[in-house]
Amino acid sequence: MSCPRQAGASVSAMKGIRVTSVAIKDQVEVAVRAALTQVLPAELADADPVVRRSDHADFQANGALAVAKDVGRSPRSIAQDLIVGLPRYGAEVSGPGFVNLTVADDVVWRAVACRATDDRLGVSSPRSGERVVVDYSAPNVAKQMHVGHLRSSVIGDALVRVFDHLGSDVTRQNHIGDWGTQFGMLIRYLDEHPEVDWQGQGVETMSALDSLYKVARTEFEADAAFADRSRARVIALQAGDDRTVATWRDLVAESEKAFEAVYARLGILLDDGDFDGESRYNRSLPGVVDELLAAGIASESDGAVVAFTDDVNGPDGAPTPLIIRKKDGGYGYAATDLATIRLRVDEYRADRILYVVDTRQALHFRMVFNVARRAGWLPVKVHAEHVQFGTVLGTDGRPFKTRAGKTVRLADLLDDAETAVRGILQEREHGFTQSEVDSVVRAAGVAAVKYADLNNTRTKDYVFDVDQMVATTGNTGVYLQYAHARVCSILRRATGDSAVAGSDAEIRVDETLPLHPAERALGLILDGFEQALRDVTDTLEPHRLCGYLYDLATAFTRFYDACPVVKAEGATRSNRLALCALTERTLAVGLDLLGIPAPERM
RNA sequence: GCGCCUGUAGCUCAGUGGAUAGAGCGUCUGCCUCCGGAGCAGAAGGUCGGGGGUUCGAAUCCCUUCAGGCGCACCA
Repeated sequence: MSCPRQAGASVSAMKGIRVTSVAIKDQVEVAVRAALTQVLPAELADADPVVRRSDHADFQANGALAVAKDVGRSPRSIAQDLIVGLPRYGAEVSGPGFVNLTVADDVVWRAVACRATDDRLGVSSPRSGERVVVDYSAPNVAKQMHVGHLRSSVIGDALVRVFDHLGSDVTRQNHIGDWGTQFGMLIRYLDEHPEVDWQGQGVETMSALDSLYKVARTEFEADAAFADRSRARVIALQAGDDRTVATWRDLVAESEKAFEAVYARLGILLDDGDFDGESRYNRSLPGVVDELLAAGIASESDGAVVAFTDDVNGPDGAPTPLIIRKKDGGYGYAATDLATIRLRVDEYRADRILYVVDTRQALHFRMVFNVARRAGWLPVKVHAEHVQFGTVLGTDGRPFKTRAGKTVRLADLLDDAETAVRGILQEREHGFTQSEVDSVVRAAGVAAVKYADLNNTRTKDYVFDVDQMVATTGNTGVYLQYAHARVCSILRRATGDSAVAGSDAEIRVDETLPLHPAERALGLILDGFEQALRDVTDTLEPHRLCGYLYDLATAFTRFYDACPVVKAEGATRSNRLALCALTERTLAVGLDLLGIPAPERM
């Protein structure tokens, strides 16, 4: 058996990057491109063959239609000539000049065999050599993670995983809010109320801190003297006063512990090595201001240091400034955002910086990137992108809040999803022990919440509807987990193994066997895995991968409905087992790249 | 006022120049001697917000208009 990747078949992909590919679609594209050069005059020979999946055949090539005008011939006659050069693809002209292409059965089987026996399922590393910094999650010290942190954490993590899988060198950065005037207030309050016991209470620590914050805030607003004492504490903190800094460190450490617990539960990769708090940039902020002033990019206005950007105006028609230093001398977050860009470009050597942040900050990032470009901190070859996402809404269509109008904690969201999953599980027959039930509930709860978030166009708002997201039918994370568990069940039955993952069940594919239509459909979808991952990095839309996995799961259910596996015999059986094994791994890897676990039983 | 995002089946949403616009939920009809029915096969349901334009071809690109959401000086 010869696999295209081992054989080194090379096709040119987008933007002139050379890649090797197992993908049937790439092979077809190479063939059509070659046929086109035979048909077209030399100056048009590199025309795009426009190869797409088709409802009328395995693929269709629309290139003849696209170039007809330039060649001065009818698209049909070009297509007629084109099919002469494509004898292996059962090429037929259809309609105004479409060329329908059918792949030979052995080509599909070979692709299945190559992927099933490859550690990476035939997925190449087209992004190797690229350095990507992803800024996401960004909770605030002394406050609990809430629904507002969900999308950034979940989307950012999925992007990190997919970029990494395609070969990018990814740096995760969790830009936590660990600095600012609110800490003076909080520290002062703790000073004055030594009786308050908040540390070392596990999950309760954060809720204790959260309410402390609110009490302190109330006092800050009501009591001018306390406000003054708090401001003194801010100055002490900035000056590095030992006792103040010690309390601040405690606050940060306890908060980070709590964040990590949430990440562990949600299956987010972020850990203690990824914290990149605002405090880290504190010392470089005066330099940011000085350089911008010296360069004439920033100027003083109403006592603040600001920079203006063309085309950004307020309601009164006056230009809107980016506020870099406030008139009280404090720094706005524009200053830290600018400082992070310098670090990420100069030290991390980023080629691409992704900010996974709420869509409401679009204007802010537009101005920050603009200023950074003008200051020379963000070279043109470095791409900085605001990966914006919409708001999580409640079932009333308003931004998601509790009935009392308070923000919803992330932990409560997961609890709700788990409760709903548990309810569904109770209604079904299953032979699970209590601890198995618990583990299924945890996996499915995470899948429900994360998949619901990832599975729609990123920039749109979406409604957080627990009943819909834990549904076991339709395009949900739970359904995909079930489909995966189902494949595992078939593999267990066939091989007699109790476990599926890591089993070395031999993959044997007889490429001479005829393909059942359901096998063909499944094989071709399996072949598109890498393309789905590329779609994610090209569009920064993880829902492309969700859609792919759902298509894969439905193709698989059709396949096993039509094609007996365990009961089949001989080569038919082993070929079908190879399809099952490849489907199992593709679903598991795909879900993992979304940050969703894939249990073998559920 | 300006800017950004969104408008596709009853509902929730895919579809960033190709043939008859697709899924799921819900509704209706079949299929359990069959590897887990959390399934499969089929039916019904659409002026792709409206109007112009570009193109051999537009849900997709451009212009315009309507509707909704969000943002536009010191909170991050």
